[in-house]
Amino acid sequence: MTGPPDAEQDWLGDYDPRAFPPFGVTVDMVLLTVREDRFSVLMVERDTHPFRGFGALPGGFVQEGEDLDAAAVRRLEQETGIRRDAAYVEQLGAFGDPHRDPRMRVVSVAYLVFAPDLPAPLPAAGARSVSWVPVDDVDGDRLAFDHARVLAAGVERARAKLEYTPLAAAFCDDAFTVGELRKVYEAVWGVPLDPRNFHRKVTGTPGFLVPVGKPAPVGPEGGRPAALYRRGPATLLHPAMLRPVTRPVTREQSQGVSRG
Amino acid sequence: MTGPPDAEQDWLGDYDPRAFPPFGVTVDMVLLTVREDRFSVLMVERDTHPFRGFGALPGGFVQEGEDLDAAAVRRLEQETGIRRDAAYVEQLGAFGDPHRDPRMRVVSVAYLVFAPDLPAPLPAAGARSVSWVPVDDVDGDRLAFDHARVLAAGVERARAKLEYTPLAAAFCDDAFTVGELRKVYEAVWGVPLDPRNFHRKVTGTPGFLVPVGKPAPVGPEGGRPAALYRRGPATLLHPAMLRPVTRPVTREQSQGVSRG
DNA sequence: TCTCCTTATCGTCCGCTCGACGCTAACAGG
DNA sequence: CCTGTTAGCGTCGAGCGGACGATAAGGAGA
Repeated sequence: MTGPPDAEQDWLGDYDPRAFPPFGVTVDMVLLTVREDRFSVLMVERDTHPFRGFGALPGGFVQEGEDLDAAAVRRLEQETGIRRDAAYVEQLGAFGDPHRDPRMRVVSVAYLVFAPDLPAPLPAAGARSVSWVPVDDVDGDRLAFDHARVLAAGVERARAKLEYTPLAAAFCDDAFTVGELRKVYEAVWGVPLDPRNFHRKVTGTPGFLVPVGKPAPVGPEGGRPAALYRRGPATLLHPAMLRPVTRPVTREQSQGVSRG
Repeated sequence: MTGPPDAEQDWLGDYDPRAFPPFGVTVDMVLLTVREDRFSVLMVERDTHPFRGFGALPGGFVQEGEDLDAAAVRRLEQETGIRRDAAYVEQLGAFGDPHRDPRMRVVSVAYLVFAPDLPAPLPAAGARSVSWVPVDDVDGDRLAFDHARVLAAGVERARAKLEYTPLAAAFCDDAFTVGELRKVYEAVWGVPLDPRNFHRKVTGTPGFLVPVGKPAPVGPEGGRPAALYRRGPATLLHPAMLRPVTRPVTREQSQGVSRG
Protein backbone atom coordinates (compact mmCIF):
# COMPACT_ATOMS: atom_id res chain seq x y z
CA MET A 1 0.00 0.00 0.00
CA THR A 2 1.51 3.29 -1.01
CA GLY A 3 1.47 6.72 0.33
CA PRO A 4 -0.99 7.49 3.11
CA PRO A 5 0.06 10.84 4.53
CA ASP A 6 2.10 9.39 7.34
CA ALA A 7 3.79 6.59 5.47
CA GLU A 8 6.87 8.62 4.75
CA GLN A 9 7.89 8.61 8.37
CA ASP A 10 7.93 4.84 8.70
CA TRP A 11 11.35 3.28 9.09
CA LEU A 12 13.22 6.45 8.48
CA GLY A 13 16.58 6.02 6.94
CA ASP A 14 18.17 8.27 9.49
CA TYR A 15 17.40 9.44 12.97
CA ASP A 16 15.15 12.45 12.71
CA PRO A 17 13.77 13.55 16.05
CA ARG A 18 10.90 15.38 14.41
CA ALA A 19 9.69 12.21 12.76
CA PHE A 20 8.41 10.42 15.83
CA PRO A 21 6.95 11.55 19.12
CA PRO A 22 8.99 10.83 22.25
CA PHE A 23 7.52 8.40 24.73
CA GLY A 24 8.27 7.69 28.32
CA VAL A 25 8.60 3.97 28.95
CA THR A 26 7.96 2.46 32.34
CA VAL A 27 7.78 -1.00 33.80
CA ASP A 28 4.94 -1.89 36.14
CA MET A 29 5.05 -5.01 38.23
CA VAL A 30 2.13 -7.29 38.99
CA LEU A 31 3.80 -8.98 41.91
CA LEU A 32 1.73 -11.90 43.12
CA THR A 33 2.03 -14.20 46.06
CA VAL A 34 -0.08 -16.40 48.30
CA ARG A 35 -0.26 -15.13 51.86
CA GLU A 36 -2.33 -16.76 54.55
CA ASP A 37 -4.10 -18.80 51.89
CA ARG A 38 -5.08 -15.68 49.94
CA PHE A 39 -3.99 -14.76 46.45
CA SER A 40 -2.44 -11.33 46.92
CA VAL A 41 -0.74 -8.56 44.98
CA LEU A 42 1.82 -6.01 46.09
CA MET A 43 0.26 -2.55 45.98
CA VAL A 44 1.66 0.85 46.81
CA GLU A 45 -0.31 3.87 47.87
CA ARG A 46 0.77 6.89 45.88
CA ASP A 47 1.91 9.95 47.76
CA THR A 48 2.51 12.21 44.76
CA HIS A 49 0.60 13.70 41.91
CA PRO A 50 -1.05 12.33 39.87
CA PHE A 51 -3.43 9.92 41.59
CA ARG A 52 -2.19 10.89 45.03
CA GLY A 53 -3.78 8.57 47.55
CA PHE A 54 -4.66 5.99 44.93
CA GLY A 55 -3.41 2.45 44.87
CA ALA A 56 -0.87 1.59 42.20
CA LEU A 57 1.38 -1.19 41.05
CA PRO A 58 5.06 -0.67 41.81
CA GLY A 59 7.06 0.49 38.85
CA GLY A 60 9.13 3.21 37.35
CA PHE A 61 10.82 4.56 34.28
CA VAL A 62 13.12 2.44 32.20
CA GLN A 63 16.58 3.96 32.18
CA GLU A 64 18.70 4.82 29.24
CA GLY A 65 20.48 1.81 27.86
CA GLU A 66 18.54 -0.51 30.13
CA ASP A 67 16.79 -3.57 28.80
CA LEU A 68 13.11 -3.94 29.66
CA ASP A 69 13.62 -7.24 31.44
CA ALA A 70 16.58 -5.79 33.31
CA ALA A 71 14.51 -2.84 34.41
CA ALA A 72 11.84 -5.16 35.73
CA VAL A 73 14.31 -7.29 37.62
CA ARG A 74 16.01 -4.19 39.00
CA ARG A 75 12.68 -2.88 40.27
CA LEU A 76 11.89 -6.24 41.76
CA GLU A 77 15.14 -6.38 43.68
CA GLN A 78 15.02 -2.75 44.74
CA GLU A 79 11.46 -2.62 45.91
CA THR A 80 11.08 -6.04 47.44
CA GLY A 81 14.52 -7.44 47.98
CA ILE A 82 13.51 -10.52 46.04
CA ARG A 83 16.45 -11.99 44.19
CA ARG A 84 15.65 -12.68 40.59
CA ASP A 85 16.30 -16.39 41.00
CA ALA A 86 13.85 -16.61 43.88
CA ALA A 87 10.85 -15.66 41.77
CA TYR A 88 9.38 -16.25 38.36
CA VAL A 89 9.24 -13.22 36.07
CA GLU A 90 7.64 -12.88 32.67
CA GLN A 91 6.45 -10.02 30.58
CA LEU A 92 2.71 -9.44 30.71
CA GLY A 93 2.35 -6.96 27.88
CA ALA A 94 2.48 -3.32 26.91
CA PHE A 95 -0.16 -0.80 27.88
CA GLY A 96 -0.10 2.42 25.95
CA ASP A 97 -3.39 4.23 26.02
CA PRO A 98 -2.56 7.83 25.09
CA HIS A 99 -4.24 9.15 28.22
CA ARG A 100 -3.21 6.56 30.75
CA ASP A 101 -0.83 9.07 32.36
CA PRO A 102 -2.12 12.64 32.50
CA ARG A 103 1.41 14.05 32.62
CA MET A 104 2.74 12.82 29.33
CA ARG A 105 2.71 10.05 26.83
CA VAL A 106 3.85 6.89 28.55
CA VAL A 107 3.94 3.28 27.45
CA SER A 108 4.06 0.86 30.33
CA VAL A 109 5.51 -2.60 29.92
CA ALA A 110 3.92 -4.73 32.60
CA TYR A 111 5.66 -7.70 34.18
CA LEU A 112 4.15 -10.60 36.03
CA VAL A 113 6.03 -11.96 39.03
CA PHE A 114 5.27 -15.05 41.09
CA ALA A 115 6.97 -14.88 44.46
CA PRO A 116 6.81 -16.95 47.63
CA ASP A 117 5.32 -15.36 50.71
CA LEU A 118 7.47 -12.47 51.90
CA PRO A 119 7.14 -9.60 54.34
CA ALA A 120 5.93 -6.36 52.80
CA PRO A 121 8.85 -4.13 51.90
CA LEU A 122 9.37 -0.54 52.94
CA PRO A 123 7.78 2.16 50.80
CA ALA A 124 9.90 3.54 47.99
CA ALA A 125 10.07 7.17 46.99
CA GLY A 126 6.72 8.56 45.94
CA ALA A 127 4.77 5.92 47.82
CA ARG A 128 2.99 6.34 51.12
CA SER A 129 2.80 2.66 51.91
CA VAL A 130 3.44 -0.76 50.43
CA SER A 131 1.39 -3.80 51.29
CA TRP A 132 0.15 -7.15 50.11
CA VAL A 133 -3.53 -6.99 49.28
CA PRO A 134 -5.71 -9.99 48.44
CA VAL A 135 -6.65 -9.55 44.81
CA ASP A 136 -10.33 -9.98 45.61
CA ASP A 137 -10.14 -7.02 47.98
CA VAL A 138 -8.66 -4.61 45.45
CA ASP A 139 -11.06 -1.90 44.40
CA GLY A 140 -10.35 -1.31 40.74
CA ASP A 141 -11.92 2.12 40.86
CA ARG A 142 -9.33 3.26 43.36
CA LEU A 143 -6.29 2.38 41.28
CA ALA A 144 -4.08 4.89 39.50
CA PHE A 145 -3.54 5.03 35.73
CA ASP A 146 -4.86 1.92 33.99
CA HIS A 147 -3.56 -0.34 36.71
CA ALA A 148 -6.93 -1.99 37.18
CA ARG A 149 -6.66 -3.35 33.66
CA VAL A 150 -3.04 -4.35 34.15
CA LEU A 151 -3.83 -6.12 37.38
CA ALA A 152 -6.80 -7.91 35.86
CA ALA A 153 -4.65 -9.11 32.98
CA GLY A 154 -1.98 -10.33 35.36
CA VAL A 155 -4.41 -12.16 37.60
CA GLU A 156 -6.09 -13.89 34.70
CA ARG A 157 -2.76 -14.84 33.18
CA ALA A 158 -1.59 -16.25 36.50
CA ARG A 159 -4.73 -18.34 36.87
CA ALA A 160 -4.31 -19.69 33.37
CA LYS A 161 -0.61 -20.40 33.87
CA LEU A 162 -1.32 -22.74 36.75
CA GLU A 163 -3.31 -24.89 34.42
CA TYR A 164 -0.59 -25.78 31.99
CA THR A 165 2.67 -25.04 33.79
CA PRO A 166 4.15 -26.11 37.13
CA LEU A 167 4.61 -22.46 38.11
CA ALA A 168 2.45 -22.80 41.21
CA ALA A 169 5.64 -23.95 42.89
CA ALA A 170 7.08 -20.47 42.35
CA PHE A 171 4.65 -19.34 45.08
CA CYS A 172 6.13 -21.86 47.50
CA ASP A 173 9.38 -21.93 49.38
CA ASP A 174 12.23 -23.97 48.06
CA ALA A 175 10.94 -27.16 49.67
CA PHE A 176 7.24 -27.68 50.11
CA THR A 177 4.58 -30.31 50.61
CA VAL A 178 1.85 -31.41 48.26
CA GLY A 179 -0.66 -29.90 50.63
CA GLU A 180 1.04 -26.51 50.50
CA LEU A 181 1.08 -26.66 46.73
CA ARG A 182 -2.61 -27.52 46.71
CA LYS A 183 -3.38 -24.51 48.88
CA VAL A 184 -1.66 -22.35 46.27
CA TYR A 185 -3.96 -23.66 43.57
CA GLU A 186 -6.99 -23.24 45.80
CA ALA A 187 -6.06 -19.67 46.67
CA VAL A 188 -5.30 -18.61 43.11
CA TRP A 189 -8.33 -20.28 41.59
CA GLY A 190 -10.64 -19.71 44.52
CA VAL A 191 -11.99 -23.25 44.44
CA PRO A 192 -11.42 -26.26 46.68
CA LEU A 193 -9.61 -29.20 45.14
CA ASP A 194 -9.84 -32.84 46.09
CA PRO A 195 -6.64 -33.56 48.02
CA ARG A 196 -6.43 -37.16 46.80
CA ASN A 197 -6.85 -36.43 43.11
CA PHE A 198 -4.53 -33.46 43.39
CA HIS A 199 -1.90 -35.61 45.02
CA ARG A 200 -2.22 -38.22 42.30
CA LYS A 201 -1.94 -35.62 39.58
CA VAL A 202 1.11 -33.72 40.79
CA THR A 203 3.07 -36.73 41.98
CA GLY A 204 2.20 -38.65 38.85
CA THR A 205 3.33 -35.97 36.41
CA PRO A 206 6.96 -36.62 35.49
CA GLY A 207 9.25 -33.68 36.13
CA PHE A 208 6.80 -31.69 38.23
CA LEU A 209 8.08 -32.59 41.69
CA VAL A 210 11.28 -34.16 42.90
CA PRO A 211 11.24 -35.65 46.39
CA VAL A 212 13.70 -34.18 48.82
CA GLY A 213 15.45 -36.63 51.07
CA LYS A 214 14.17 -35.18 54.30
CA PRO A 215 11.36 -37.44 55.37
CA ALA A 216 8.94 -35.20 57.18
CA PRO A 217 8.40 -31.73 58.59
CA VAL A 218 5.72 -30.93 61.15
CA GLY A 219 2.11 -30.02 60.63
CA PRO A 220 0.75 -26.79 62.09
CA GLU A 221 -2.73 -28.20 62.74
CA GLY A 222 -1.68 -31.78 63.25
CA GLY A 223 -2.08 -34.57 60.79
CA ARG A 224 0.31 -37.01 59.30
CA PRO A 225 3.64 -35.41 58.31
CA ALA A 226 3.98 -34.89 54.60
CA ALA A 227 6.88 -35.54 52.28
CA LEU A 228 8.88 -32.60 51.03
CA TYR A 229 9.42 -31.81 47.37
CA ARG A 230 11.22 -29.30 45.23
CA ARG A 231 10.36 -28.07 41.77
CA GLY A 232 11.16 -30.52 39.03
CA PRO A 233 12.60 -29.77 35.62
CA ALA A 234 9.27 -29.71 33.80
CA THR A 235 8.15 -26.39 32.35
CA LEU A 236 4.83 -27.61 30.99
CA LEU A 237 2.06 -29.67 32.48
CA HIS A 238 0.92 -32.23 29.99
CA PRO A 239 -1.90 -32.90 30.16
CA ALA A 240 -2.95 -29.71 31.85
CA MET A 241 -4.54 -29.50 35.27
CA LEU A 242 -7.87 -27.89 34.53
CA ARG A 243 -9.83 -25.70 36.85
CA PRO A 244 -12.74 -27.77 38.10
CA VAL A 245 -15.37 -25.16 37.44
CA THR A 246 -17.16 -25.75 34.18
CA ARG A 247 -16.38 -22.70 32.14
CA PRO A 248 -19.11 -21.47 29.83
CA VAL A 249 -18.51 -21.83 26.14
CA THR A 250 -17.71 -18.16 25.82
CA ARG A 251 -15.17 -16.39 27.96
CA GLU A 252 -13.05 -13.31 27.89
CA GLN A 253 -10.07 -13.63 25.66
CA SER A 254 -6.67 -12.35 26.66
CA GLN A 255 -5.83 -9.13 24.95
CA GLY A 256 -7.72 -9.86 21.77
CA VAL A 257 -8.04 -6.61 19.90
CA SER A 258 -10.53 -7.52 17.28
CA ARG A 259 -12.86 -10.27 16.29
CA GLY A 260 -11.96 -13.69 17.51
CA MET B 1 13.45 -0.48 49.88
CA THR B 2 14.76 3.02 50.19
CA GLY B 3 17.09 5.22 48.31
CA PRO B 4 19.15 3.68 45.55
CA PRO B 5 20.56 6.57 43.56
CA ASP B 6 17.87 6.47 40.90
CA ALA B 7 14.88 6.02 43.12
CA GLU B 8 14.14 9.70 43.29
CA GLN B 9 13.18 9.83 39.67
CA ASP B 10 10.45 7.23 39.94
CA TRP B 11 6.91 8.48 39.56
CA LEU B 12 7.82 12.10 39.48
CA GLY B 13 5.18 14.39 40.75
CA ASP B 14 5.47 16.61 37.73
CA TYR B 15 6.61 16.23 34.19
CA ASP B 16 10.35 16.73 34.07
CA PRO B 17 11.83 15.92 30.69
CA ARG B 18 15.26 15.39 32.20
CA ALA B 19 13.96 12.68 34.45
CA PHE B 20 13.42 10.01 31.82
CA PRO B 21 15.02 9.18 28.51
CA PRO B 22 12.86 9.56 25.41
CA PHE B 23 11.98 6.39 23.53
CA GLY B 24 10.70 5.76 20.07
CA VAL B 25 7.80 3.34 20.12
CA THR B 26 6.93 1.23 17.11
CA VAL B 27 4.50 -1.52 16.34
CA ASP B 28 5.69 -4.56 14.43
CA MET B 29 3.24 -7.00 12.92
CA VAL B 30 3.65 -10.76 12.82
CA LEU B 31 1.05 -11.26 10.14
CA LEU B 32 0.34 -14.94 9.64
CA THR B 33 -1.73 -16.84 7.14
CA VAL B 34 -1.96 -20.22 5.48
CA ARG B 35 -1.21 -20.09 1.78
CA GLU B 36 -1.11 -23.16 -0.43
CA ASP B 37 -1.09 -25.33 2.67
CA ARG B 38 1.95 -23.56 4.08
CA PHE B 39 2.10 -21.51 7.28
CA SER B 40 3.39 -18.16 6.10
CA VAL B 41 4.30 -14.72 7.38
CA LEU B 42 4.20 -11.37 5.64
CA MET B 43 7.75 -10.08 5.24
CA VAL B 44 9.09 -6.91 3.70
CA GLU B 45 12.52 -6.41 2.25
CA ARG B 46 14.05 -3.24 3.58
CA ASP B 47 15.24 -0.66 1.11
CA THR B 48 16.64 1.84 3.59
CA HIS B 49 19.29 2.04 6.25
CA PRO B 50 19.65 0.31 8.60
CA PHE B 51 19.48 -3.34 7.52
CA ARG B 52 19.02 -2.41 3.87
CA GLY B 53 18.28 -5.57 1.94
CA PHE B 54 17.32 -7.51 5.07
CA GLY B 55 13.94 -9.02 5.69
CA ALA B 56 11.76 -7.36 8.27
CA LEU B 57 8.31 -7.47 9.74
CA PRO B 58 6.02 -4.67 8.62
CA GLY B 59 5.66 -1.93 11.17
CA GLY B 60 6.23 1.68 11.97
CA PHE B 61 6.25 4.35 14.62
CA VAL B 62 3.27 4.91 16.87
CA GLN B 63 1.91 8.38 16.36
CA GLU B 64 1.25 11.00 18.93
CA GLY B 65 -2.04 10.44 20.67
CA GLU B 66 -2.47 7.06 19.03
CA ASP B 67 -3.28 3.97 21.01
CA LEU B 68 -1.02 0.96 20.53
CA ASP B 69 -3.84 -1.27 19.35
CA ALA B 70 -5.06 1.46 17.04
CA ALA B 71 -1.59 1.84 15.58
CA ALA B 72 -1.45 -1.88 14.90
CA VAL B 73 -4.85 -1.94 13.26
CA ARG B 74 -3.98 1.12 11.20
CA ARG B 75 -0.81 -0.54 9.97
CA LEU B 76 -2.74 -3.67 9.18
CA GLU B 77 -5.27 -1.82 7.09
CA GLN B 78 -2.73 0.40 5.40
CA GLU B 79 -0.21 -2.24 4.49
CA THR B 80 -2.48 -5.13 3.65
CA GLY B 81 -5.95 -3.75 3.14
CA ILE B 82 -7.25 -6.23 5.68
CA ARG B 83 -10.21 -4.85 7.54
CA ARG B 84 -9.85 -5.24 11.26
CA ASP B 85 -12.94 -7.42 11.51
CA ALA B 86 -11.60 -9.81 8.88
CA ALA B 87 -8.63 -10.87 10.98
CA TYR B 88 -7.72 -11.70 14.54
CA VAL B 89 -5.32 -9.29 16.24
CA GLU B 90 -3.69 -9.58 19.63
CA GLN B 91 -0.66 -8.07 21.24
CA LEU B 92 2.36 -10.33 21.28
CA GLY B 93 4.59 -8.37 23.62
CA ALA B 94 7.13 -5.60 23.91
CA PHE B 95 10.70 -5.90 22.68
CA GLY B 96 13.06 -3.31 24.02
CA ASP B 97 16.66 -4.40 23.84
CA PRO B 98 18.68 -1.18 24.04
CA HIS B 99 20.56 -2.02 20.86
CA ARG B 100 17.80 -3.53 18.77
CA ASP B 101 17.78 -0.44 16.56
CA PRO B 102 21.19 1.09 15.84
CA ARG B 103 19.69 4.53 15.22
CA MET B 104 18.14 5.22 18.56
CA ARG B 105 16.38 3.74 21.54
CA VAL B 106 13.22 2.07 20.33
CA VAL B 107 10.71 -0.16 22.06
CA SER B 108 8.70 -2.25 19.67
CA VAL B 109 5.28 -3.53 20.60
CA ALA B 110 4.69 -6.60 18.48
CA TYR B 111 1.25 -7.68 17.34
CA LEU B 112 0.12 -11.07 16.17
CA VAL B 113 -2.39 -11.24 13.33
CA PHE B 114 -4.21 -14.25 11.93
CA ALA B 115 -5.55 -13.53 8.47
CA PRO B 116 -7.15 -15.61 5.75
CA ASP B 117 -5.24 -16.13 2.55
CA LEU B 118 -4.82 -12.84 0.72
CA PRO B 119 -2.75 -11.56 -2.17
CA ALA B 120 0.51 -9.93 -1.16
CA PRO B 121 0.07 -6.17 -0.91
CA LEU B 122 2.16 -3.55 -2.62
CA PRO B 123 5.37 -2.43 -0.92
CA ALA B 124 5.06 0.51 1.44
CA ALA B 125 7.55 3.30 1.77
CA GLY B 126 10.99 2.09 2.79
CA ALA B 127 10.39 -1.43 1.55
CA ARG B 128 11.69 -2.99 -1.60
CA SER B 129 9.15 -5.79 -1.71
CA VAL B 130 6.42 -7.40 0.32
CA SER B 131 5.64 -11.08 0.18
CA TRP B 132 4.24 -14.04 2.04
CA VAL B 133 7.03 -16.37 3.08
CA PRO B 134 6.52 -19.82 4.60
CA VAL B 135 7.78 -19.53 8.14
CA ASP B 136 10.01 -22.57 7.72
CA ASP B 137 11.78 -20.82 4.83
CA VAL B 138 12.64 -17.69 6.78
CA ASP B 139 16.33 -17.32 7.50
CA GLY B 140 16.52 -15.76 10.92
CA ASP B 141 20.04 -14.52 10.30
CA ARG B 142 18.83 -12.37 7.43
CA LEU B 143 16.22 -10.48 9.42
CA ALA B 144 16.56 -6.88 10.55
CA PHE B 145 16.58 -5.72 14.16
CA ASP B 146 15.45 -8.46 16.53
CA HIS B 147 12.71 -9.59 14.19
CA ALA B 148 13.91 -13.18 14.28
CA ARG B 149 13.04 -13.28 17.96
CA VAL B 150 9.74 -11.50 17.40
CA LEU B 151 8.80 -13.87 14.61
CA ALA B 152 9.75 -16.92 16.64
CA ALA B 153 7.62 -15.72 19.52
CA GLY B 154 4.68 -15.08 17.23
CA VAL B 155 4.93 -18.46 15.54
CA GLU B 156 5.14 -20.31 18.80
CA ARG B 157 2.24 -18.34 20.22
CA ALA B 158 0.16 -19.07 17.15
CA ARG B 159 0.87 -22.79 17.37
CA ALA B 160 -0.11 -22.82 21.02
CA LYS B 161 -3.25 -20.78 20.41
CA LEU B 162 -4.63 -23.39 18.04
CA GLU B 163 -4.54 -25.88 20.84
CA TYR B 164 -6.90 -24.14 23.20
CA THR B 165 -8.82 -21.65 21.08
CA PRO B 166 -10.89 -21.92 17.90
CA LEU B 167 -8.72 -19.26 16.24
CA ALA B 168 -7.69 -21.56 13.42
CA ALA B 169 -10.88 -20.41 11.75
CA ALA B 170 -9.40 -16.91 11.55
CA PHE B 171 -7.12 -18.32 8.85
CA CYS B 172 -10.13 -19.43 6.81
CA ASP B 173 -12.62 -17.52 4.76
CA ASP B 174 -15.98 -16.65 6.20
CA ALA B 175 -17.42 -20.04 5.31
CA PHE B 176 -15.21 -23.10 5.22
CA THR B 177 -15.25 -26.86 5.39
CA VAL B 178 -13.91 -29.12 8.08
CA GLY B 179 -11.25 -30.27 5.65
CA GLU B 180 -10.06 -26.74 5.04
CA LEU B 181 -9.90 -26.15 8.77
CA ARG B 182 -7.90 -29.33 9.21
CA LYS B 183 -5.40 -28.20 6.60
CA VAL B 184 -4.87 -25.06 8.65
CA TYR B 185 -3.96 -27.09 11.69
CA GLU B 186 -1.72 -29.34 9.66
CA ALA B 187 0.08 -26.39 8.08
CA VAL B 188 0.57 -24.50 11.33
CA TRP B 189 1.66 -27.50 13.34
CA GLY B 190 3.45 -29.25 10.53
CA VAL B 191 1.93 -32.62 11.32
CA PRO B 192 -0.77 -34.69 9.63
CA LEU B 193 -3.99 -35.16 11.55
CA ASP B 194 -6.48 -37.99 11.28
CA PRO B 195 -9.40 -36.57 9.30
CA ARG B 196 -11.98 -38.66 11.12
CA ASN B 197 -10.88 -37.82 14.62
CA PHE B 198 -10.46 -34.18 13.68
CA HIS B 199 -13.97 -34.09 12.28
CA ARG B 200 -15.36 -35.64 15.43
CA LYS B 201 -13.49 -33.17 17.63
CA VAL B 202 -14.41 -29.93 15.88
CA THR B 203 -18.01 -30.81 15.14
CA GLY B 204 -18.51 -32.18 18.63
CA THR B 205 -17.20 -29.11 20.45
CA PRO B 206 -20.15 -26.83 21.20
CA GLY B 207 -19.74 -23.31 19.88
CA PHE B 208 -16.78 -24.05 17.64
CA LEU B 209 -18.61 -24.37 14.32
CA VAL B 210 -22.06 -23.40 13.20
CA PRO B 211 -23.38 -25.06 10.06
CA VAL B 212 -24.24 -22.74 7.24
CA GLY B 213 -27.41 -23.52 5.37
CA LYS B 214 -25.80 -24.00 2.01
CA PRO B 215 -25.58 -27.73 1.52
CA ALA B 216 -22.43 -28.25 -0.48
CA PRO B 217 -19.70 -26.54 -2.43
CA VAL B 218 -17.49 -28.35 -4.93
CA GLY B 219 -14.28 -30.25 -4.36
CA PRO B 220 -11.16 -29.22 -6.26
CA GLU B 221 -9.75 -32.73 -6.47
CA GLY B 222 -13.04 -34.55 -6.39
CA GLY B 223 -14.51 -36.34 -3.44
CA ARG B 224 -17.78 -36.02 -1.66
CA PRO B 225 -18.90 -32.41 -1.20
CA ALA B 226 -18.40 -31.12 2.34
CA ALA B 227 -20.71 -29.12 4.53
CA LEU B 228 -19.94 -25.45 5.09
CA TYR B 229 -19.45 -23.89 8.50
CA ARG B 230 -18.78 -20.52 10.02
CA ARG B 231 -17.01 -19.67 13.25
CA GLY B 232 -19.08 -20.31 16.32
CA PRO B 233 -19.29 -18.16 19.44
CA ALA B 234 -16.76 -20.17 21.46
CA THR B 235 -13.52 -18.46 22.35
CA LEU B 236 -11.93 -21.39 24.14
CA LEU B 237 -11.52 -25.03 23.26
CA HIS B 238 -12.30 -27.15 26.24
CA PRO B 239 -10.82 -29.65 26.38
CA ALA B 240 -7.97 -28.49 24.21
CA MET B 241 -6.97 -30.06 20.92
CA LEU B 242 -3.44 -31.17 21.61
CA ARG B 243 -0.68 -31.44 19.07
CA PRO B 244 -0.13 -35.13 18.41
CA VAL B 245 3.64 -35.03 18.81
CA THR B 246 4.74 -36.17 22.22
CA ARG B 247 6.44 -33.18 23.69
CA PRO B 248 9.43 -33.82 25.92
CA VAL B 249 9.07 -32.98 29.57
CA THR B 250 11.07 -29.80 29.15
CA ARG B 251 10.35 -27.22 26.51
CA GLU B 252 11.00 -23.60 25.83
CA GLN B 253 8.89 -21.31 27.93
CA SER B 254 7.27 -18.26 26.49
CA GLN B 255 9.04 -15.12 27.52
CA GLY B 256 10.10 -16.35 30.94
CA VAL B 257 12.79 -14.03 32.20
CA SER B 258 14.13 -15.96 35.13
CA ARG B 259 13.77 -19.23 36.92
CA GLY B 260 10.41 -20.85 36.97
C1' DT C 1 -3.29 -45.66 76.90
C1' DC C 2 -7.24 -44.87 74.23
C1' DT C 3 -10.07 -41.88 71.50
C1' DC C 4 -10.69 -38.45 68.33
C1' DC C 5 -9.29 -35.16 64.99
C1' DT C 6 -6.37 -33.81 61.38
C1' DT C 7 -3.76 -34.36 57.17
C1' DA C 8 -1.21 -37.62 53.98
C1' DT C 9 -1.20 -41.27 50.79
C1' DC C 10 -2.90 -45.22 48.23
C1' DG C 11 -6.64 -47.57 45.68
C1' DT C 12 -11.11 -48.39 43.26
C1' DC C 13 -14.82 -47.40 40.14
C1' DC C 14 -16.64 -45.21 36.26
C1' DG C 15 -17.43 -42.01 32.63
C1' DC C 16 -15.32 -39.34 29.14
C1' DT C 17 -11.97 -38.33 25.54
C1' DC C 18 -8.88 -39.52 22.24
C1' DG C 19 -5.98 -42.32 19.03
C1' DA C 20 -6.33 -46.03 15.67
C1' DC C 21 -8.92 -47.54 12.23
C1' DG C 22 -13.04 -49.90 9.64
C1' DC C 23 -16.97 -48.68 6.85
C1' DT C 24 -20.30 -46.20 4.06
C1' DA C 25 -21.69 -41.90 1.36
C1' DA C 26 -21.23 -38.92 -2.44
C1' DC C 27 -19.01 -36.78 -5.81
C1' DA C 28 -15.61 -36.80 -10.62
C1' DG C 29 -13.47 -39.02 -14.41
C1' DG C 30 -12.71 -42.69 -17.58
C1' DC D 1 -19.45 -49.72 -14.13
C1' DC D 2 -15.07 -49.09 -11.93
C1' DT D 3 -11.80 -46.43 -9.51
C1' DG D 4 -10.02 -42.69 -6.86
C1' DT D 5 -11.00 -39.03 -3.72
C1' DT D 6 -12.85 -36.72 0.24
C1' DA D 7 -16.74 -36.58 3.77
C1' DG D 8 -18.78 -38.33 7.57
C1' DC D 9 -20.19 -42.12 10.98
C1' DG D 10 -19.07 -46.02 14.11
C1' DT D 11 -16.31 -49.06 17.10
C1' DC D 12 -12.84 -50.45 20.25
C1' DG D 13 -9.46 -49.91 23.83
C1' DA D 14 -6.14 -47.15 26.61
C1' DG D 15 -5.60 -43.37 29.61
C1' DC D 16 -7.04 -39.66 32.44
C1' DG D 17 -9.78 -37.46 35.80
C1' DG D 18 -13.77 -36.88 39.17
C1' DA D 19 -15.95 -39.11 43.18
C1' DC D 20 -14.86 -41.26 47.07
C1' DG D 21 -13.46 -45.37 50.27
C1' DA D 22 -9.65 -46.97 53.12
C1' DT D 23 -5.47 -46.79 55.58
C1' DA D 24 -1.28 -44.34 57.64
C1' DA D 25 0.70 -41.27 60.85
C1' DG D 26 0.93 -37.58 63.56
C1' DG D 27 -1.11 -34.42 67.91
C1' DA D 28 -4.48 -33.20 71.69
C1' DG D 29 -7.14 -34.46 75.26
C1' DA D 30 -9.85 -37.79 78.28
